[in-house]
Amino acid sequence: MEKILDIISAKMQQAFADAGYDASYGRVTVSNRPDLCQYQCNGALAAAKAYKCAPIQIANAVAEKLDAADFSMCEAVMPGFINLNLSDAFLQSYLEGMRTAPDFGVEKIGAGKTVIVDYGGPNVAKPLHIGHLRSAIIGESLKRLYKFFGYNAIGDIHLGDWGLQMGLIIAQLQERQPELCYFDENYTGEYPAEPPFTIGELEEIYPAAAAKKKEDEVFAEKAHTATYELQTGRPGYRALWKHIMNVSLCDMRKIYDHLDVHFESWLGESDADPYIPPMIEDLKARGLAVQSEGAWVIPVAEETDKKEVPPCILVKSDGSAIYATTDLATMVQRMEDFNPDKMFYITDKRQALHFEQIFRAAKKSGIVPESTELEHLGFGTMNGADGKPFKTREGGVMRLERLIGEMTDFVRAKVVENQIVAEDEVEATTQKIAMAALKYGDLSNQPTKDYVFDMDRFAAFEGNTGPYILYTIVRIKSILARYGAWENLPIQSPANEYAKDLMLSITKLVPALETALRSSAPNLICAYIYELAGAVNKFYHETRILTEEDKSLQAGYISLIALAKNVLERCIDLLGFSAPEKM
RNA sequence: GCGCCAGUAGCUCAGAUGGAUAGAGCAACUGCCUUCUAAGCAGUAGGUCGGGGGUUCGAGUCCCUCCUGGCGUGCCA
Repeated sequence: MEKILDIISAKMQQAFADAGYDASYGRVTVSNRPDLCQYQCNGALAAAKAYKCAPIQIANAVAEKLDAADFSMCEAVMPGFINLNLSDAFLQSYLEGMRTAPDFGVEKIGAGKTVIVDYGGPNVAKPLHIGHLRSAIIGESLKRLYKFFGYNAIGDIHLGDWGLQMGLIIAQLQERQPELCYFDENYTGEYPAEPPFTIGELEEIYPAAAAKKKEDEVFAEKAHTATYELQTGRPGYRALWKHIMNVSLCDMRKIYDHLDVHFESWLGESDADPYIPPMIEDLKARGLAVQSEGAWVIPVAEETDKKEVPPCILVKSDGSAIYATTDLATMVQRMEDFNPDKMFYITDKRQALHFEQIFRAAKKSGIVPESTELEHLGFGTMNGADGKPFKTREGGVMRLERLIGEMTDFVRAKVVENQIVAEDEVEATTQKIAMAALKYGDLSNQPTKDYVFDMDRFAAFEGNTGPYILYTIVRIKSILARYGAWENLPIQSPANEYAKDLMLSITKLVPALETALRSSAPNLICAYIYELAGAVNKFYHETRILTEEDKSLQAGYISLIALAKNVLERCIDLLGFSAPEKM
């Protein structure tokens, strides 16, 4: 479906041309003065300079050329704005088009294109903590948005399962249980099927090892050696690694499921391992990789750089692979498997330089062709109410499970207190509201900025919150359930000002989603549905629907709120949560 | 040192290609539930958009400079 702004802009551009001015001045925007008009064109102001005359003169001339039948109002006002209102008939037919078209008439601009969304990025053997929350939530939302626009979007969790951290765990295990067969180089039997540790033990081992590495050089050396040996295929270490993976992933899947975050692909750094040797060999052969300070690197500095860009390190001095190596090899793998049009990485913004480096290396080496876009969305830190990185009251890192648990407890108390849902529905309702509070609280902020996560504020959910959106949807659902069959009622001409405002809000859906996609900003979806929910609640407040005696008028109300509900539900699905029937 | 990002109401945040009177929510105060869920709606109050220059008919938005904070800056991820 053609967008309203495009339709009006075309008319406006024609009017500019008819009046003897360049058509390009005829761009129309949504009004920033809704009290005056719905749409506006500021082109006359810009044109005034080029044509050396008063802007109002141009505005008047253009307004005269516009076909008054298309608008309920079109006028030129000082100093040279052209203000427009849509006619009711236009609004009605446009919304009816949205109602009947698949996905509200959105143009599937991603049809036939593949995008790989790399998000999540948890490290194996480390508990998920709040640092993983943003990547999961933002990544899931953007992936869903890509799918909505028709892209073949593949979410890849990209596990951290191959770096020094694995060597640290192996080294630490060896210190504790040197008698295990995994450490015996002469062992030739089958390795046990049962892991030699529990998830609880595993989670405790890594921090202990990381701390030890800092103060114990001998241990650090052992960890580096273990990393190297794991990567070069030492059987005992590979067997141990599999145990670590199994135990850790089992736990990890539970939490991502709970968050309603789903990955199409559960590959990790280790899966790129087979691609590393040929890639390095090729890069060396072509002279792209050079030796520097004992390591093999790809220089990626460019003359236009304002800062010093260090080379991309391919092989460390000790011969093992590093982050950049596996990331590049993963690109090789993805090009082979999917030949994607885009690879999109969602990580902490502190990794910005790393991605700049590997993107340059990938393009320079031809690992990724020019036609494949590479984008890194670096999100900001989640801070506590004190403005510093979020911690537990005890000062430790907050585990994701605990964060979700605390939010859920808070919401459950509210649900029980309100007594609107039956006892056996309390839990399911609580889960939905808690997810909405958590995700909307995060996604309503610009992803690139740091933000303050204030549990009390999010859980209070008054005002601009996820639960407010859910509540709005639930109110509509309640009416629709009492009304009966509503699915095929056509949209009618706006019955009052509140209906008209609501209709105007609905027309802004597709532009809002397109901007969100283009700028990788789910917060724009939040801003949109907050406005839409406000319009719904005003309409709801001012209009008695179920008691309306004029059945035809009532049917119009119903079809309008039903469309609003469908839009809202579709949007929250893009944000990664859903609404209950009651709350 | 150099680089990147940020600074908007007491607090948390919006402000697309420069446009008309800088917007919400929370907190404060005031109204509205015998009528579709008050997790709602309506209203009051709260601002030299970090400071200072500049470009422009017009700057929160663009340029310069300074201040403050965060982050990054070759073998962690």
